[in-house]
Amino acid sequence: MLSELCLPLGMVRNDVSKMDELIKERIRLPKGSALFHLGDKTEAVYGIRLGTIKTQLEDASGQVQITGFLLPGEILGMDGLLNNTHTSHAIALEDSEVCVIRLEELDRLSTHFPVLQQQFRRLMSKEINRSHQLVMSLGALRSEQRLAAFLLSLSNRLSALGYSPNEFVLRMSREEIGNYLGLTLETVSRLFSRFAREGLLHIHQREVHILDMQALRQLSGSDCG
Amino acid sequence: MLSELCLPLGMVRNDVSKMDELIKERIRLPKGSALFHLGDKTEAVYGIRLGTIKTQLEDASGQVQITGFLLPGEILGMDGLLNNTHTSHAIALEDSEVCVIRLEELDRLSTHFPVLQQQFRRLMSKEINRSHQLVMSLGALRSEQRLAAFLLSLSNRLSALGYSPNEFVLRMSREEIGNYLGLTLETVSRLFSRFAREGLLHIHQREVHILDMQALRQLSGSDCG
DNA sequence: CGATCAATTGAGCCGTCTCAATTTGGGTGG
DNA sequence: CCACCCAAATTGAGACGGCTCAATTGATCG
Repeated sequence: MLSELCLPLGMVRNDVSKMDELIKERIRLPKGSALFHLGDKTEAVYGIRLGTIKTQLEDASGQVQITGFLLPGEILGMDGLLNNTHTSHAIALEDSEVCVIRLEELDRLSTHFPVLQQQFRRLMSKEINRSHQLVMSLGALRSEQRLAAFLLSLSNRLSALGYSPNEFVLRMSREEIGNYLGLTLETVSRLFSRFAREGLLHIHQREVHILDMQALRQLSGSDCG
Repeated sequence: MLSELCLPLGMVRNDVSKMDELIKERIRLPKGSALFHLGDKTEAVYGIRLGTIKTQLEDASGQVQITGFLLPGEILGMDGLLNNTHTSHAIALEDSEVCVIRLEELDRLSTHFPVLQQQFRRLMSKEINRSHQLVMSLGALRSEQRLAAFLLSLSNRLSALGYSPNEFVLRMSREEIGNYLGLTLETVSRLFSRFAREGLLHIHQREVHILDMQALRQLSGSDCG
């Protein structure tokens, strides 16, 4: 059952039982601590069991770009499989816990259970799609649409984890949201205020209550129109 | 040797010889034709042998976002591995040719040659990193930096293929570049004109001559400073 | 209960977009 | 071969969205 949180996609019971071999190790991450840094050797990928973790790139000039806010059941570290070196930082936004999927274990087990590698391919494809969606958001949407889409994505994913889709707590600051969405923290703050003024949601600090999900969807552009 | 163009990353001779089994089929793509469309069933991924192919997302409202311009040796279609359904369109920008890597073949051979799946993981990781770089460009760079980074990326990849890093022909329109970089075609055109005025490059329609690569690098922000 | 950091809000500026006119180039048919 | 046509690219003027800088308020945590 723990495995389900770490490789949750359509696993067959039979396989899951074998999978426990794969995941022996867990790591607790206090808020603010790093799971890995840019340049670290990649010996494993990680499935989030608990908490929220951000991943961010950093270029030669120190410029930072957040590429994801990952929730329980999601995988991180796959950007490091190209050269066995992580190309991003992974930092816990709250006290978190991950399970460790060692690559050599993955390879060893994959030869016995071919379904495992197909499973893993799907997880990597999911990350590609996630990133492409972010590109779409950054490249094609205006600020209000980006924030609406961001909130809807969070809502959907939290809902899938059994939490309320309408009420949740943002684990990241305005600055982090802004960085992720290619906006300034002031713009994010103003947009929250405006959404609240227009009756789309209530927001108090990091507590969000979505009042009009349909209007958010229309705004985000995911609806036809 | 053909295989090298399709799975070019650090393959051992021994494996390559077995790989020819994997790549039996080729597809010729006239300029403007699609290799696959959003919603198509994914039964293969494709390695470009010749030409240039763009991949683009399209949302419910018809909004399009180009996520990549792929050159020979690069792989496309990996966004479809999540649900065996393509999530993007792939369209040839010039007469092109791809080799077909069938997934069932890949799975069959992977069980006999474990190195193959590691190889494939690397290719998927490369796509993740490529997309993350684009996110960084869209989220953190200003227009001139985006275009500079775009030109440098093209130059580097063409150079790796044996072409001149300083002189090349853009296979995409201003509008396509703009869409890819989150800018309008007018902004792209103005930037080219400005770069030319400042002596960074010559541009005549789609022919580019880079005159000051170092200045472009500094501009793109990939240099420290 | 201060100290500090996060968030809000305002004013003004700058970069990019929009809308429009013009030029250039390539392709086609007379 | 030239004339025409259409698509692509260039360039300009003006509007607007998001950024910058700055001040203020509101949380959180020793």
